[in-house]
Amino acid sequence: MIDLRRLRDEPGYREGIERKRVEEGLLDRVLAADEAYRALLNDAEQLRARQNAASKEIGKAAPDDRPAKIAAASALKDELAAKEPVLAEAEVRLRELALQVPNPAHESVPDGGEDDAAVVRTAGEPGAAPAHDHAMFGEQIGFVDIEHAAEMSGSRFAYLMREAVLVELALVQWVMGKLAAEGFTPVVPPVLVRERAMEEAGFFPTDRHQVYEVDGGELFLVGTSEIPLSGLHRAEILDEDQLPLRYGGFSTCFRREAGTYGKDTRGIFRVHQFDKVEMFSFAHPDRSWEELDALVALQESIVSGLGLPYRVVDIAAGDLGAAAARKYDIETWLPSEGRYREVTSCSNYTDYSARRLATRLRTGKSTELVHTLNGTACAVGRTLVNLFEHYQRPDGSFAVPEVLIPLCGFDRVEPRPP
RNA sequence: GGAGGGAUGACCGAGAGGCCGAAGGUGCUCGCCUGCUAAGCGAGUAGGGGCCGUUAAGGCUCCUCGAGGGUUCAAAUCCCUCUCCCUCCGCCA
Repeated sequence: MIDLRRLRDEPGYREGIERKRVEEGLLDRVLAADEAYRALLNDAEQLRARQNAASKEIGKAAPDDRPAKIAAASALKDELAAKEPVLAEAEVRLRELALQVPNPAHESVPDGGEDDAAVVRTAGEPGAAPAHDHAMFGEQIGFVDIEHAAEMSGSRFAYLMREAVLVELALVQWVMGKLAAEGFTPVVPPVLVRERAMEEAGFFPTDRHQVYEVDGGELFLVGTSEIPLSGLHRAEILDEDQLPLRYGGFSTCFRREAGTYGKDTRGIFRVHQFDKVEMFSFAHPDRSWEELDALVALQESIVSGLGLPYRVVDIAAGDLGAAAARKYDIETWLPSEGRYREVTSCSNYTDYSARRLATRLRTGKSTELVHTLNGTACAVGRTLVNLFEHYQRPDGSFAVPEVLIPLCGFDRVEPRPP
């Protein structure tokens, strides 16, 4: 949810929204609805003030005066009753329109859409394609079974098996350890949430079609632990000096992947269910851009710790989505495809989602909305895809990344006989 | 799944139709005082919206006592629905 006051007062705020390519005329309709609502609000409030005053007098009045005063208050009540539905309607209309407005892009974000992300930096050497792509390798060595998963659950599901499971556990533990060292509180959150949680986190109504519904629509499977993590300080006022409050959530994530038919059909690159360690930070509004840099730095240390060549890209305004004011993706070099593919994402939502969550901080004698940020620490599926390609050996074996060896307890996995 | 009890400000806790956005306490902030500490004394201390005001200090006003509806001139207080928490019984990884 955006700040309506800033929309009408600050030209720069409006420009940031327009750079996200919003529907023509939407902002003007929002402003008109806002103005209409405020006019009606003032009207109704004045009347309500008179009615309140009239009521109060009745309590103090002598018994003889009461009937007349009650009649007067009654009349005001009727008048108010006529105006209230109109006001309520205007409020609903304003809200519906306002919810469609995205968070303004930060001024330094590049213009454009999907293809206009700016490469911020590149690290590591892109290598040549391995003997097998991740999907074939995963199957051959017995780490991934897609065939039986398809029978059980349909396409885009997988059994992760054998040593790959231990590698996942090692990965998660290694990443969690890194986060804990940076002050993140480890969390295993609920993955089933109510509709309200989806709305407040900003996923509904826009992304509803991407989400699995459970229990007759009472509960929804989260596509990322960002959702339950964001609610950890719902309707709270935090102390300035406890920020940033950082959480590292580990959970399974569920995504319908609607509209991706035929895309990334190999292996476990894009599946309906995967595990992920997610970072979430409640930051001081004056320091959220530093926090974004800190989260990205952590992501880089994870990717580079695994020895993966990568680059950091600054997502263009038109591709940011509704909530992010700025977003960096880390893309790793996927040799079989000969290109960089997204493994992590990191966004500053500024106050956009905090406004709906009502998560604030105390600043002196008043309060302010916090800024929320979130970023992938480790999407296990995609990370394994990368490891399958970069750590397969010509003899068909798999070498465990250095940092994971102590946590796995083995350093290589032999190929399986055909 | 069955039977009860409850939800009030940062926290504890009163309040049972008008004088209640809310007693009292704890905590916190500021000031005073005792050579330090503890104690003591005084003052302050909910959030959100709108309007006025120099984007100030401040003022006016509306809303909020778990959420949403209702009754009433008037609701923290009465009625209905929902959510959550607790106790007991059953079941259970």
